[in-house]
Amino acid sequence: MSTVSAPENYEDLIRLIHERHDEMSKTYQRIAVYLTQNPNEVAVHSVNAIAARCGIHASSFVRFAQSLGYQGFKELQALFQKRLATAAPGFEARVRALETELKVREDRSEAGFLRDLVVRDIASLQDLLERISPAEIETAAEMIEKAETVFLVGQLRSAPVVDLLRYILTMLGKRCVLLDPSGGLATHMARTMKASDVLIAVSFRFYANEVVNIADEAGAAGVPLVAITDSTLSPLAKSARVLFAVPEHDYSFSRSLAAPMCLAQALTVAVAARLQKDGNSPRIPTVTGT
Amino acid sequence: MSTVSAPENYEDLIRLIHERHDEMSKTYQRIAVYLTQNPNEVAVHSVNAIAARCGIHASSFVRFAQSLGYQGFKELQALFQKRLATAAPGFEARVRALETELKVREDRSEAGFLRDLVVRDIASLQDLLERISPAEIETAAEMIEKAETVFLVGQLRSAPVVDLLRYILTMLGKRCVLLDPSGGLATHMARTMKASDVLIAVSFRFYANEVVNIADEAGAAGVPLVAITDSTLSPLAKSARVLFAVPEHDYSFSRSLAAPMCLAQALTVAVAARLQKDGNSPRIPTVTGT
DNA sequence: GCCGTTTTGCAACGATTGTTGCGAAGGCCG
DNA sequence: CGGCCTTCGCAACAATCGTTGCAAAACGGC
Repeated sequence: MSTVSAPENYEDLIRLIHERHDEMSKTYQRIAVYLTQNPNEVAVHSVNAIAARCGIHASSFVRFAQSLGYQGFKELQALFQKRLATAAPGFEARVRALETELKVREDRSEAGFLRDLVVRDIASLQDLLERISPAEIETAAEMIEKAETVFLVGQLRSAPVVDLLRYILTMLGKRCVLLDPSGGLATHMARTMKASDVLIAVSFRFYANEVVNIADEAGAAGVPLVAITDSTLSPLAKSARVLFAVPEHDYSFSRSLAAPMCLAQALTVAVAARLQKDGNSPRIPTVTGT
Repeated sequence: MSTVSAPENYEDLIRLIHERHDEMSKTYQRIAVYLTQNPNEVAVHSVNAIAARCGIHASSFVRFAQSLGYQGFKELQALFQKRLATAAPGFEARVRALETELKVREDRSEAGFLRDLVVRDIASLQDLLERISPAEIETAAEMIEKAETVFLVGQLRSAPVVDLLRYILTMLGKRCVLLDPSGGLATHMARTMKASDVLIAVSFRFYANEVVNIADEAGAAGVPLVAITDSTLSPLAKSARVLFAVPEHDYSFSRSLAAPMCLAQALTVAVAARLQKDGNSPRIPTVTGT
């Protein structure tokens, strides 16, 4: 390691970390990511605390700092601390804004849509928490766990939700079949469902015909149905064994998917817990992203 | 000193210090002034360092804290640290704050995973708000608006995000091509991209090879790239014209998609606003769900 | 599949930090 | 002016923290 380096300010340090990132070892890369992503935590806590939080030994942090030209981790940490103390002029104001609990501000047009969307999504999530009972999740999870095959339907705006469900459930070792409209076979594939399977249908206004039909047929055929929709008055309601009515909040032209996505994850976590408890699944409990 | 006090958050502490200020001894008053006027320094440095800077012995600081009901100075300092951690990019502390804020009952096992997931998602969203600047969104939106065709890549866990993007952008009248791995043609289709198009790549650890390769090739071929990923250290970073680094936070085996999904929506809203302003799109501005 | 290299975790060391007992300095009232 | 009480600094203690040497493990090349 060329000891000529050792940046003396935060920005240069971050830049150096980015440069060297690719040629670092796996653990060092994780450290690099943590440092860049949690600069405040780094400034405030001790090496041991930080290391424990990433599941890496403290000594690796020290060596990481040394490989960058510092004498120890303390020296590197000092840069993070100086950054906080010397933070931009807007910083103190932001702190105070948060302290006074003022989440929504006036910068409507300037700060742009993002703030509005975030606020909306948060509201959706809080709403979700109040409307969904753990018992329902447990019931649905049990159905999914016991199912031979999990069938999934959801079109257009609901597609991302079923996509996520399919991904995680598959990783958990459940057999999943996506009733994809693009092949044109969805309805016919749906007719192959049996009572020992389970159907998860996701649909919001205006409820896609195909999804509603599949749900109805499933109900008639005795296939258990878990429905994620927007109202207890939804056309999915009558056939559903478990019905999740998640709140819907519009913003300009699109609706929030935060609540249904979160609910979907909650479902998968519940299923995973059951699988693990029953020792049914020898699969890795850690699903990795992409 | 009534030991019934000992505030548990920064604001209450400052309030208490102000209340007691007048009846304090001279040195304690100087301490009080320093603490309230240099909260950042207090959070970062050691007692000795702080004490030295005011010309007061460290033990006085300890006793000061004890007179307020704490066991030692460390305990008081922790409040200053939490304040910094919750003020700026800092996820962990925010989760802790939210957990107590969202009136967490004992129902750990009962209320189940849902509450934890909601808390995590909300924290992710708040984090998102602080990390993404409106300017970046505008830049990306402009790229998307001007693009002849929008190409989309994202696999596994990222698939829901690109799914959503494809859906809304298509509804807005943009021509979208999804580089879907299931056909096996993704890489080859990617080679048909031109500089007048735009590529939106979504990928998180561990970055799928195919996505990274496509992004790299696009960068080399001069195709503008908008990347949604988890770190500025991501392999997508070097080719990206706009890079959205949204934080990633684990919960048991799955990571939150709340932030990327919200960001995706924000992007589409920004694009929609541009299309409408320029009168480029005669399409209905109201996308309906399903 | 083996061996040399790198990488990583563990344990012990030294250094630093936070805390406390004690005594001196300073202020207040008699 | 003197005695008592509060207040403060010093120095020693215990705990924690950062660092490093060493050995095991993982990795890569042959």
